[in-house]
Amino acid sequence: MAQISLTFPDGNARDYDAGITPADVAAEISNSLRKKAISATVNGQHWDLQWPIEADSSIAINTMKDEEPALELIRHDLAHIMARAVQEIWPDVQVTIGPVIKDGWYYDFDRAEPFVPEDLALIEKKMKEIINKRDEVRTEIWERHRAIQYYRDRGEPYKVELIESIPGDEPLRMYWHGDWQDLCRGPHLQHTGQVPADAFKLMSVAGAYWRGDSDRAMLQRIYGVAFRNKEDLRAHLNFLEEAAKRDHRKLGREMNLFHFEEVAPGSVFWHPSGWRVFRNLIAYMRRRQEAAGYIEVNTPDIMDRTLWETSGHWFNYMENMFLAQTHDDRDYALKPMNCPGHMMIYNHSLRSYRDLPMKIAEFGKVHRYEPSGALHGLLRVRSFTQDDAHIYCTPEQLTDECLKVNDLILSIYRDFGFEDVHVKLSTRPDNRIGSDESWDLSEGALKTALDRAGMSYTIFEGEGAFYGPKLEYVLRDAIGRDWQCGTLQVDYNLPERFGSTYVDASGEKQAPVMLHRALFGSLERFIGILIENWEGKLPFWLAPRQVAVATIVSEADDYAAEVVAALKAAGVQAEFDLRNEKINYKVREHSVGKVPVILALGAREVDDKTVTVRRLGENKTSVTSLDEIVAKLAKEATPPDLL
RNA sequence: GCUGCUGUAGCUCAGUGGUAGAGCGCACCCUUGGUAAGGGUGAGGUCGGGAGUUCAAUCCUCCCCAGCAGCACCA
Repeated sequence: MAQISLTFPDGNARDYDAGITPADVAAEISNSLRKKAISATVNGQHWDLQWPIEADSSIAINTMKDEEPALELIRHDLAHIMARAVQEIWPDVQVTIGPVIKDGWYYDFDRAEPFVPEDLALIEKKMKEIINKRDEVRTEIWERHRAIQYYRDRGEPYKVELIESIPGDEPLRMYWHGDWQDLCRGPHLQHTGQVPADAFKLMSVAGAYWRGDSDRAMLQRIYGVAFRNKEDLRAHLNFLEEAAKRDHRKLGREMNLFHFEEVAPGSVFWHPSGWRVFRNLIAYMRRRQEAAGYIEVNTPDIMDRTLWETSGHWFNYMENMFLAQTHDDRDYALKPMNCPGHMMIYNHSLRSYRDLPMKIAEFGKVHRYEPSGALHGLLRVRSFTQDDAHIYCTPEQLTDECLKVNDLILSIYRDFGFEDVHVKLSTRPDNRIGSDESWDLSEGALKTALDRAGMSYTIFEGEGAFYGPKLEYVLRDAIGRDWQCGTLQVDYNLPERFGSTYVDASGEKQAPVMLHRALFGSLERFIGILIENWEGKLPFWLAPRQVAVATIVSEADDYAAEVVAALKAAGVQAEFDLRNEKINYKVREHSVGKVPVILALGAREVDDKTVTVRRLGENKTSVTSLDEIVAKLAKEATPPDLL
């Protein structure tokens, strides 16, 4: 028998018969390792203990201490165990696929009856029984026709389709958890008892399309989460609770920022406090853009069909557009994007190369008819305000301008406390306009700019806008969630469609290149993200209500007016609370409202011309003079770009 | 848009085939109280909209609208 050499993590190598399995290797090392082993890593590849090794390799035996393989196996085996449990309870259910995802797994089933939440407990119980049985996991390689026949006989058409769609002719791997069989790449654990029975939980059931295709059947998906031990599971459930506490829809109500109405689904009614945050953001961005050489304009919300035909939206974006009816016979549309309006401004004058780059900005409100199921608080709405700008430049200036936008975005995110930013580059989609050459140039410019800025990025093939490729800036919030905000897109097409030109140094007309960019993206969404990131406790300079001056006794009313006036004169949002309520009550109410500073005034403060300061989230107070606190809060109220 | 669930007072939610309840909030009264809910009284509801079944519908059925979770889509 041929010999092969296996090299262990410590560098030692040993010879074995070819075809030896990691299970045998582990058993030879020690009996306890044989029992503890969950899988192997062979030449960097995750390897089932049952799979033979035929050539010289590096090998490491994995146990539950090895986090990555352990979680992968636990979750993957649970997917199979759940599918088995479901079929044991309801034999008529058809199984489809069940992959591992972040924090857990899901499995998609086809069943006439919908699963109800109470079913989850039933399934969980059955799963625990299967785990306790410590059923052996085994694997075989089958010829494809045998596998197809097997699933045909069992009445599992989804599996048949799955196998038929696997390219090539290579045989397929089958796995058994006890008697229950599934088509699977593996690897898996040794037996079901290796899955920690107390570290998983079925979370929810929801619809999902077969193969992610909205034209195909709707299946029922059951989600589960799983970890190596129950402490990790508990930590994860705590994280979910923490995230729910930050829900901007709940905080928006508690802080009285905005609301929605049935008559305008997906459109925000901003209350005074919410609108103040909105105004703070616009004021900030306006200063930053003016400093960066942008000029601000404003363009119409409703424009004629012919404009949208020229821009391509009428044919490429119709599904998402609101049309406006009038008594005349013209077709109008509400703008879903600001670019065509800016084209009209650019084209209104003859432009010189000396005017370029020309940066036209607008806080434009756009309307998009989003699918009803997509709407989600402020994060996904049907009308929203973009901090939009279009940069017209020469092809030579393109990369430099991309870099400048990149720098500006990162600098602005830092001002809002977002340091962890990564970039997605989306390339040409199937549904697109423009030549392949112009797409080559656009995609190249974005890549070059990213490389020169030293940014790491992920490429998403075919996900660009119909007129050009795009960069999307994704920032990570305080509890590790990712949010997409800013975007930067290169566009050779719109200038061409609108016949835009500039006169070059030799008097010839040339076509400019255009950049679309938005840094907050949508003001609405950005505010939603800020609320969730800060759990409503916005930085002082952004907070809509900055100081509540609360009296303890009515003798302090006049002094409270004086304090509020002094704060307002210093540019601080102060309000008084003279109500006939106890200070406990006032503190509670303003804390729930996320007011960052409460100044309490009683007889002592009136006499001494002081205030007692209580900061949101702290339960200790401090006494300072009125002058001192006014100066201090005035400084805190200053936006970061003005410090 | 698709699957499932939900819609009762401003908010959070009970409840019933015979036209409704709690807590909070709101108004008024008492209370002037030192850092997360002081006490009392009272006013609020076409029970999401429309049709049907029924002697009778907030409750049962159907259609629509909106919201929630996931999918699909996306800033």
